Amino acid sequence: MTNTTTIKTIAETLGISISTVSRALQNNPRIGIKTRELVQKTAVQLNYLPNQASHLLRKKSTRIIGIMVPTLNEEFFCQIIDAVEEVVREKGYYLQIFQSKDIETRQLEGLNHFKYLRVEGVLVSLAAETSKIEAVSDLEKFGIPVVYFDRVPRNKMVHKIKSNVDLGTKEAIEFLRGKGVEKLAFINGPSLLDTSDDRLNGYLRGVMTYNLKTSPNMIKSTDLSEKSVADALPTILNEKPDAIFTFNDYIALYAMEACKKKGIKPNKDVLFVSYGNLPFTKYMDNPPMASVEQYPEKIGKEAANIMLERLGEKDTEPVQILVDTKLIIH
Amino acid sequence: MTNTTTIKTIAETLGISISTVSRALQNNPRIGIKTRELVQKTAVQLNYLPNQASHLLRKKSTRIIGIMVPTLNEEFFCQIIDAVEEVVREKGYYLQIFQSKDIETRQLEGLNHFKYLRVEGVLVSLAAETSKIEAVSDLEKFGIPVVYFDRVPRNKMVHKIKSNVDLGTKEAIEFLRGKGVEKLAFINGPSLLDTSDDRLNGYLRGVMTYNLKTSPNMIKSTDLSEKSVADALPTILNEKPDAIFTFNDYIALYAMEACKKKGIKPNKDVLFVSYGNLPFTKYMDNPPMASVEQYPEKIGKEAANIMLERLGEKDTEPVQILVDTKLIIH
DNA sequence: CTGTTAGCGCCTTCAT
DNA sequence: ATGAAGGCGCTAACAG
Repeated sequence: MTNTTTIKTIAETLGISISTVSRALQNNPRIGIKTRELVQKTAVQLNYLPNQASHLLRKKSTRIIGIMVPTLNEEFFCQIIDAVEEVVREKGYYLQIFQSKDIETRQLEGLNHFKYLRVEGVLVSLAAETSKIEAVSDLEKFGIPVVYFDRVPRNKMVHKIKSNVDLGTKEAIEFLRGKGVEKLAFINGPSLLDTSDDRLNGYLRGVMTYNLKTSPNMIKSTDLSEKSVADALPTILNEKPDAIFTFNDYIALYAMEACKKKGIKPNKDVLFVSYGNLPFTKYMDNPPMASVEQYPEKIGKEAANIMLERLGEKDTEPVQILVDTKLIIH
Repeated sequence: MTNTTTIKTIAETLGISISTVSRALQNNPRIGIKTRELVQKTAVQLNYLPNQASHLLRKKSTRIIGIMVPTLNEEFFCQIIDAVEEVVREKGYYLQIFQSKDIETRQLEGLNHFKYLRVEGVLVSLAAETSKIEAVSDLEKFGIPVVYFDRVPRNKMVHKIKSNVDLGTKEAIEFLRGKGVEKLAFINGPSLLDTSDDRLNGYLRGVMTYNLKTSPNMIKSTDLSEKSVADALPTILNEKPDAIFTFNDYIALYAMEACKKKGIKPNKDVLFVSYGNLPFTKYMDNPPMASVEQYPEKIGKEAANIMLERLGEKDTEPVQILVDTKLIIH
């Protein structure tokens, strides 16, 4: 480090004590206005940079919140990050972003880094692969509050925010029914995800309510990759469904692509409906016919607010917040 | 903070000195294997967490690299981040990500935060709004090496990596010519951006080389927003161009959308070609006809390598690296 | 093999 | 209004 200006440097060049410098830098009124200004001017001249390490060592607060997302390559998570940042920056917090890439070891590494950095709280959307949720909840043992969002753990009394997909799912199935759909397939995400459960349950409920036809071969789990979707598709198409409901827009696009390759026209031979309503689908000529909007900004905002609350108070009761969804027809 | 275990706590509960604990924790061979294991076991039991502040105060190295991007909502930058992370994590560095949202004050705030965090280096893709590049280059005064990527400053002897769009641009224009295009319009990014210059120069060169028709009304700058594109379009369309070349895929999509609203069929009445070749265009039925691939992973990798190099040596000569581009026909 | 000691840069009583 | 001194948690000589 070329720069080694400390308050001591300033004190020496000015021939005053370091405590005076320290106070002057903090605009402490007990310091004469002249010395105060002199000190501050000198600080700038010498490229003085407060040392967060020593500062932290005394004051304990880093004002950093860690946020763990599966990936930055999905607009959904970027929008959540934006919303969270918006809320916390007002309170003077910064975000440390980490992507798990859905790999448990990476997630763990990130959490350790968060601990080491002494982040004051952690927002987590679990890696699809997560087997031991304890690795995450352990943060609480270190006094670091954890708030889960979107990919939240099942059956756990923790603070979590996720979509209430029920309404959107219902609307989606009604929409399809209106289009004359009788046989409805479903391509889901990994069965480890709580959000996969929610979607599947809604799907099954809708199928029963409206007496739609389905079969085990029409319900497939995937790991969200394009390949796993392409692999699952033939079995589904064999059953000749009228429509396919998918875990998210990406899955729908993958499936639609695979259909095209087989000479099957998406949204004509087979209708598509999905979750997510990603912004770029707006610019597509043939996007999924409709998509369940999850309002990521709202999820991010809620998550951030709960985190700020937890940062303030000691023991807040675990809250589970559900953000309503709505079908958007394209 | 619930957790207040320090090496001192461990030392006291074990009745040994803190330096023994410190060494044991570092796997120092000078400590007996038995005490070493005992210490480590106790550390886990007490939820000991090394304090990075005090550690940093002594060791000086944070192993954090700051990366400033305009936005996370563009896949292009996410891909660069991924590549950078890939390279630096191997050397034990972590990334502190910050988005400027193309706002200069936010960019400045982020840089200050980087400084305060004592990041060891900063990778920057400038905010479109940037007027005073000094605010960025000043980091060097603090001994923090800066490497620019993609949105790099003009006329500056600094370390920078950007696309060499010339080849791709040439190919794009040849492609359009092959389609019978004679009149070619151009929707550019903000004129402050170096990358806008490059594109414009390539366009003008191509227009001259192949004797295409253009006019001032067919060349428009935008601030990359959908609105500014929509605003620029009528003037351009008035000139009845055969094709429109755009700064990036987003701009093309915005323009195509605006065309549709006017009853003009994109890629039929007016052809579109752009830069970026964003992954999701693959799933569109009617994307820009072709797009200049910029290989963001390569840009990220190069940027990361230069940063690592600068982190190692003292004074490296400013290097300007150009990453080749290539037209991808959709 | 283990303990003692002196800081890293800063803030903060307690004096003056 | 200013200075002196102690300590935050940890590491690294320097002693045993």
